[in-house]
Amino acid sequence: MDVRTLCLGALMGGEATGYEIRKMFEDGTFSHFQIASLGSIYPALTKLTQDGLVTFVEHEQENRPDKKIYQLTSEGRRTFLRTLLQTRPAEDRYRSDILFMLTFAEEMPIELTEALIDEFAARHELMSQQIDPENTDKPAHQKSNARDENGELRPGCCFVAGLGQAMCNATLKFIRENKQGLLDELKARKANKS
Amino acid sequence: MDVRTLCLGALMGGEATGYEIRKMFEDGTFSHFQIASLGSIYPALTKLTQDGLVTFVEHEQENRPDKKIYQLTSEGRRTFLRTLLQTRPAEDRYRSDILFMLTFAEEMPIELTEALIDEFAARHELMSQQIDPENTDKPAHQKSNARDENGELRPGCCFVAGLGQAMCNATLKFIRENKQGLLDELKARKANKS
DNA sequence: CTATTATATATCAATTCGATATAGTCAAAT
DNA sequence: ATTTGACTATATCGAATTGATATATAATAG
Repeated sequence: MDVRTLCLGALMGGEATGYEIRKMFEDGTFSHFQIASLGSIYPALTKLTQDGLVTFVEHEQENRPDKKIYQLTSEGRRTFLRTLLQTRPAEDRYRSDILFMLTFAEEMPIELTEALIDEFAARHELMSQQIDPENTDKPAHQKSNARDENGELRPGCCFVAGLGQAMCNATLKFIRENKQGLLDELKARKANKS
Repeated sequence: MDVRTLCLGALMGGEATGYEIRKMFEDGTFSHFQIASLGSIYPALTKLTQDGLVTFVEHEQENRPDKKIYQLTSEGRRTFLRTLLQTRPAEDRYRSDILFMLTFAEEMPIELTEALIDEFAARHELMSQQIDPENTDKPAHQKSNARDENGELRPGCCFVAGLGQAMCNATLKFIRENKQGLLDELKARKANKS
């Protein structure tokens, strides 16, 4: 799925600026399973405008750069729905420098191994909070695609959020149960060698 | 982490061809948490050769294209270990078209929703098998970085593989427990609307 | 008998990332 | 008192990466 399609999907929940779309992928509804950078979102919105799939209204702001608030056209909405029906989803891909590095735990000082595991856990703890669509700690201004017009949580979003949280919890549980064992084994190996 | 570093890491487990390195990321040891395509691996190996971090021996083969078997130089080994100590790991990123699409479950036919969930489950089932470093179903020729010179499973790899499997299992469990509930709710909503 | 899969390298256009520029507000730490 | 860093907001661009394609052959499956 290219960034253009992702932008259309982001706008299915209502109007938004390019900056807000990025936030949906950075912190918001889509944060744990899709990514898109500003450097790809802005050109995508420009292209979509040219193709008539979105329109924007420029809002002048005092003492601030202008805001362009984008919105789907009916053509854009149709295109997105058609894409949903026709696209074969690409393979999932998970990319983690930390896990890659941990693979080489034997070659690093034990403190680094422990620090990497702790950071991995901390990131997942944070993610678990961000995922929760019912979490009210989040700043109120944040756009959420998780609710429909009536303010009800959309079932698809609920399911996906629940899945994300289950993955986070499994990760955290595994670390709680296996971190010390790994560190002990690494220590034993080091002692053996010398 | 750029592809050059990933290649150095892949070669820490011993010599390999570019094709074999890709397999480590596609099917093998690193498959569930890193990716690299051939289009990036070959140029990376060329660059690493120029920089003196790897060397290769060309093996002529009958009726087959020549093989270039790459190997770390001591300089390459040192560089990789230094990188391990110095690199701040980038944020993890998980990318899933299926989860993105499922977010819009309300907008699609229920059969598609179900098919997407089933495919998601099937992929994770497969992944779970691929991850297991003790799985002996795998073709014997496949390079595995998971074992050291003595044929013992390396603790870092074990930990990372276990974590991957825990994530897969959590995913599969969540689907078993929540798939029907989602489908039922979607059906109820559709009935309500019409 | 044909299609697909696997081994193996290589190239390249299109896409995407990541960093940077611009520009102003606001809060917090020095 | 002021500088540093974080947040809102758009835009651009070089560099990295993907994904597709080309080349060549063997083996396996349908």
